[in-house]
Amino acid sequence: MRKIPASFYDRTDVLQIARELLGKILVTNWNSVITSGRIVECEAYNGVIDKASHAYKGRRTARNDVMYEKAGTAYVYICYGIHHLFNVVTNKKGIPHAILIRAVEPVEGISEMLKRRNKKKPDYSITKGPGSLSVSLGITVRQNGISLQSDTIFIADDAFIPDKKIVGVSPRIGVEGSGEAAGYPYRFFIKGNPYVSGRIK
DNA sequence: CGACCGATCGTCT
DNA sequence: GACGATCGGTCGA
Repeated sequence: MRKIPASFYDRTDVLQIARELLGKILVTNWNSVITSGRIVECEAYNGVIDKASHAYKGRRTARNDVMYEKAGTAYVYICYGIHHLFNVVTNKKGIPHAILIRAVEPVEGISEMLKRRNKKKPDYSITKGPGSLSVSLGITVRQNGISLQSDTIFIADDAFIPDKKIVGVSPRIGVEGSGEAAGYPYRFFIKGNPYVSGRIK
C-alpha cells in the first residue's frame, strides 16, 4: 500500500483519472487516529468548459480558488450550508479540474467512523454520499488547499484494480441545472457496491 | 424501498 | 436575497 504520487493527478484527462481512482483508498490520519475507505464512486468536473463545474468559464472566487492549484491538492467546500464535500484537484496548476469523491467502502477505523456519525451499528449509509464520507473520515474545510502528499490525508494504492466489467458510468448527481452538461457521463462507480449513492448502481 | 421534504448557511448576484 | 456537486427523517405501499 503506497501513497499515490503527484504525477498520478498531474495529467490532462480528468475522466481517465476519475476512472482510475475507483478502488484506491482514501486515508485520513488525525493525531494517529486512522480511518480509510476504498473509493467506489466519484465524479469528474472538467474545468472551464463544464457548466456543472464551479470553475465554468474560468470563474474564480474565494471558494473555488483551490481548484486552480497544482494537481494533488484537496478541494473541500461546503454544500447546502452543512455538508463538506471532498474533491481532488487534477491537471496543471492554473487548470481547474477536479474530481468529487462521492462514496467509499470502509476499510479501517470503522468504530471511529461510528463515533463521528453518532451511530451504534455500521450500515451502508456510513460512507455513502460525499457529505457522509466526510463526516466519517473527519474531513472538513480545514483541509481545503492541503496537499495529498501529506501524511494526514492522502490516497493510497494497494494494487487492487476493479475489473472493467464492474465499472459503471452515468451522468453526475445533483447537477440537473447545468444544461447539456447535466447529461455528460462523468460519474464512475463500482456496479452493485452497496456504498454507492444515488439511484443508478 | 421509493418519494418527498425540511434543515441550514456560506457564497455569489 | 436566492440558491446549492446533500442528508436523514417520515410517510405510504
